Amino acid sequence: MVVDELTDDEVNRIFRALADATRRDIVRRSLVFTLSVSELADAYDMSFAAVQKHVALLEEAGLVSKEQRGRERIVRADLERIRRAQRYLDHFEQIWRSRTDRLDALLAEDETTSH
Amino acid sequence: MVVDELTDDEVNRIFRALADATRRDIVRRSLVFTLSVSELADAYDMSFAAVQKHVALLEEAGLVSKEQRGRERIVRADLERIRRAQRYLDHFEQIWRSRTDRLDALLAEDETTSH
DNA sequence: ATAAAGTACAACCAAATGGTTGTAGATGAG
DNA sequence: CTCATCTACAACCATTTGGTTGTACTTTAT
Repeated sequence: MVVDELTDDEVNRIFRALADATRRDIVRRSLVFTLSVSELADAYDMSFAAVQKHVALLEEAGLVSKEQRGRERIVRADLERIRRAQRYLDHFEQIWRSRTDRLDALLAEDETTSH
Repeated sequence: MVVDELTDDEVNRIFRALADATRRDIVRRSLVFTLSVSELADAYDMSFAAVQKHVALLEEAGLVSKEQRGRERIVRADLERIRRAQRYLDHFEQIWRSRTDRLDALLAEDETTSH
């Protein structure tokens, strides 16, 4: 059984990490290519340290992991974490459905009680 | 035809807005109930103005809209916007798939060329 | 053995966040 | 009309964010 519960804090970090275009691009690139932090950094018009910080944020959110290979750190995106975020959003859909279901039940009840 | 394109800035705002537990709770509540800003504010241990700001952020993200009713503003969650965010995340899945598809194609090519 | 490459990390800064209080404008109730 | 309610908005403050530069450590290359 897979425990599919994310704490509020984890959800915060995931969405926070996704709320930046550079970080989303880093995720995309590392989904497709095998890239080190400095190779990633080359793609953006900002300092290495800035990109490093973005990767760190993604890592704290669990959207990315780093693997040492020689003197490089290879960044790997974790697609499963993205799927989790997606499934988390299902939650809202379910809440909405259960609300309308209850309304439906209420209406149905009205009908039965009214005749 | 529905143009389903979100700008980087819109995506930023949507995920930023979702990256806070209070705001996610506001979305949940306003999905289920018909609530004014002050009714929402009663649910949280913070000032009215603070909740007002959260609602404003959600509104800027398009996750919520306000409708005037007398002196109250009724907050309504927009489920469609949440679905959009979900579909946006599909994007990553597709990128990953197309990457492995390309790898598969490469491997298939290798097989045909190797015998 | 050096030098260069890749990374980590600290210190710093401007801007944005998440909260507060206070004031003022609409609107509904008595 | 007057008062209470609901909201808007500004000013303020502490913390976080997103960037910078600089220094130091590890690993590879010459």
